Amino acid sequence: MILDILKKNKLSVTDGRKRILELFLSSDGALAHADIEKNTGEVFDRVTVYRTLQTFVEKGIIHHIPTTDNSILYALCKDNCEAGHHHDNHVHFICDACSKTICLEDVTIPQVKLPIGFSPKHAEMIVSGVCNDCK
Amino acid sequence: MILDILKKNKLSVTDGRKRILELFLSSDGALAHADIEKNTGEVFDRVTVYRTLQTFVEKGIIHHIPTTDNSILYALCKDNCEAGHHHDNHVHFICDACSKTICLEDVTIPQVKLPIGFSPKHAEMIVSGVCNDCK
DNA sequence: AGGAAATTTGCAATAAGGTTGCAACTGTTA
DNA sequence: TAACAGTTGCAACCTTATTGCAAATTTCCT
Repeated sequence: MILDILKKNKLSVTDGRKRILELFLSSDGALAHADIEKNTGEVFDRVTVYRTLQTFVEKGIIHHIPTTDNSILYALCKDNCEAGHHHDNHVHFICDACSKTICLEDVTIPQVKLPIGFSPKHAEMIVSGVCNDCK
Repeated sequence: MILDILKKNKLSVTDGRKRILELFLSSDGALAHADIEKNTGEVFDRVTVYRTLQTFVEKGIIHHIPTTDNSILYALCKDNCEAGHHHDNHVHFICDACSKTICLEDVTIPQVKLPIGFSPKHAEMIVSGVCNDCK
């Protein structure tokens, strides 16, 4: 599984990449950069974490999720990952209780009618509230 | 106008606050923290800018806009401002050409149907593409 | 208007977050 | 397994953000 993803994207299989991918695969939500560093920082250098995440984003293995504060969230979304390319047209949910961020893969972002002169190309949507675990 | 806003929010009227509010009022889009600092940095201390923006957010004069990178965008939205309280339920548009961020006050965020167990409380939506100036 | 109280500002120091160059090391390929 | 390409760790550095405190400004009250 992990090897498949790396190989499919023509990336060398290294301990760091395996570890970080594993982290994403075993997590049910999005991960903040800080989380990832916390979980790998004792084994890998800060710089390696930065570069690994950057590589994964470039290859389309993970993607950014917009946030209101200045933190960066990354998520690996199962279907995109399987397909090897990104759709990224699903809604993200942030739970106010457990503060996890979850990809709602089945909820697609609705189209909106923009004022005249605006042409849309991409849309992001973040809904916050209470998730099904905390309910 | 500027004084009204400050007084309505029970804030002392200081040069820094006037200047930054003026910046927002005269700008047609959202401002990044860096923009604001660039436009006031020679007159006011960095720290003052941080604290002023923080105060404005707390008072509901300006609000954050989510971004995918780790920059922070602030916007003052006219209707909210006039009303003295935030609705914040409008779509934000980022132009790929001029990279301005614009509040589309007339475009409200549509409701989406979430999976069972999720209860929504707030939603954000960012659409990117080409704006009416660049078209 | 004048002065006390409260708030705000600037400075300095510090912390946190992110980037770069380079040498050493690991993974890949034939 | 040797050679090459790609990756990592280190150190240094830069940018961005936060805190405490004294000085300055604003507000409020008479």
